[in-house]
Amino acid sequence: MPSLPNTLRVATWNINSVRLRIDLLTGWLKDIQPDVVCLQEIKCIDEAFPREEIEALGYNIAVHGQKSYNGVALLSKYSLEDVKKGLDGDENDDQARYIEAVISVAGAAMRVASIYLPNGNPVDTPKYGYKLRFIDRLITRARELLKLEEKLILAGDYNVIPHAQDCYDAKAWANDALFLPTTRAKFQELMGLGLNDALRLTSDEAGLYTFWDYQAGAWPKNLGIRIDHLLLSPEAADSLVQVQIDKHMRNQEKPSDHVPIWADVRT
DNA sequence: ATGGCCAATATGATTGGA
Repeated sequence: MPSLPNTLRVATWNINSVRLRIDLLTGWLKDIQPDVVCLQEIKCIDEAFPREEIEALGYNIAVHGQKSYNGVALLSKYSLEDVKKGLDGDENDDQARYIEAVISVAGAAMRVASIYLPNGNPVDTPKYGYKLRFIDRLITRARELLKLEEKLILAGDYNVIPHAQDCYDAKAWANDALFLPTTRAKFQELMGLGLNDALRLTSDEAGLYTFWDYQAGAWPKNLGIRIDHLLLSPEAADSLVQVQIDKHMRNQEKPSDHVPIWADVRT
């Protein structure tokens, strides 16, 4: 079920080790046929990224890798231009959590970023401050990009539960870095620049999740949260066709704890 | 008894995830 002509299918997926799940990834690529894929938590350096298997399916690749942890990548059926790795604003930040590129399609272009926002737990450690500052740096970048008035998709694992309806039990998450009022306020500040949550442009349903913990039987009990988001500029939002969450991917053998979510956007 | 997992690492215990 590929996208229609003159549309781009843009997906994001926290794959939780691209090497371990390369067969799961290629099978999904063949099935869904996304034009652009934003990967997070690839957990390998650039040289260890399984390029050949993905290039064989017709994708160009841009990687911002890191040993063991983090790491983001962009896959695209079209050429990747103006690749930018990392966010400005903290020269001491050595974590690979951001990669951005322009997707060049005949007669059109779309800018896409793959983002792995810090988790931030425990909240009484420097990790939470790092998360909040990372969102500030993303806000700065988003403000610059929105000025261009282009089709823009900031996609990734935001580690933010935007609203109570995006989680199975708001009380259970009340004191967590993913759901604290301070976290959500900063996420809303980002959205307030003029970004649109693609899923919420198409549905106001509660219980639409993208992550289920490996622990405590979270998946069989459907105790999930929605933390993977596609944020669209007004130009991209105006061209949105549909959004899908590939929930079936959580049922695969050796799944990631996140599932892919994608949007079709007219070029 | 209120838990239960998983990935990477010069690996068999630790760190990080959410």
